[in-house]
Amino acid sequence: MEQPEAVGELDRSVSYVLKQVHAAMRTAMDETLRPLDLTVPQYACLELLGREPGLSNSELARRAFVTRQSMNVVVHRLQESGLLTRPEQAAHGRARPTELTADGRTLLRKASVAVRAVEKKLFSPLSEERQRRLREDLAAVVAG
Amino acid sequence: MEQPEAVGELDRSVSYVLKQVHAAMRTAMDETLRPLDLTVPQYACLELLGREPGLSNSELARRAFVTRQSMNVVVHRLQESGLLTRPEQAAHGRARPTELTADGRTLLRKASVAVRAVEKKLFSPLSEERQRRLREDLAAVVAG
DNA sequence: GAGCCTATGTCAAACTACTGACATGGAGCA
DNA sequence: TGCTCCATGTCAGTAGTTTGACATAGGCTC
Repeated sequence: MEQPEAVGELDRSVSYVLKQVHAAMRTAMDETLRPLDLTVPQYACLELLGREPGLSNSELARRAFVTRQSMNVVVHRLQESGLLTRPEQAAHGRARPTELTADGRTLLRKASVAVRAVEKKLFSPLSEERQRRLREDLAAVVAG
Repeated sequence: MEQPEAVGELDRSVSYVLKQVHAAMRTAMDETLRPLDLTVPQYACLELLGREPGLSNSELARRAFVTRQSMNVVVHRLQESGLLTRPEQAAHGRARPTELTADGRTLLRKASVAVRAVEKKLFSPLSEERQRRLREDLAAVVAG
């Protein structure tokens, strides 16, 4: 059981290696964000709002790859913590544009720096050029 | 809200694109395996045992990137379905080597073909050469 | 305007996965 | 032998996520 990989050719499967990297990233981000009292979905929500203020709950959910129901919980908790605000009533349709508070922006800045560091460390085995290539290749898959 | 990506430079983050691909893969695999009455973790378990029979529950958990407790549930359900077997008592330590039954191997073959097709389709925007490169790059990240 | 469709927000229930905890079996060492 | 340490298996409790369902708001066509 202590042999490296035996005959299994799991390393030949892109999916498996991708899942492996994803798991490593998730774990690293979890540990980094815990001191800031943030979960990964919460951070994702803040990051999205930082980049594009006024997103609705459903839109946030789509971009964070979770259901609106899940994102709804995240948003409510962040709102209770005073990190973001939503108007009581929607101006136009039902969608209520969400925005960061000053506290939210401050925390996001800290979290963003920490996450960027994690990302940098995780992908450090790859040169800048290969990282760019990796990003492009993955983007091509998404586009397809 | 219908503009492509606005000023957000999310596409510049490897993590985000990686998560995006991972989500797409997960969804596609889910849909593909549902007709076979398999969840992704269940399939992962079968695939691992197909490649390396006799793995213990804890070992399966590690390789599928879940806790032993979670894998325990998966294994028990697959055992109830008659897809795999575990000895009642461990021969040596506490670890009980798990193996596929004939039914398990049959189902795995079907599932494996289906999953491979999904994978092939998902990564089809990339040439064979770029897929190999992508695999190598991701593997390098894992090794680090 | 009436009717239909879509999107959003929200509630409830089910499921999944995790954390924490404990007992057991074996290896290593004094 | 006796002790410690580690890994495995398992039970219980908790948290997060999803599925399913429903009401509402607006766009669309007729």
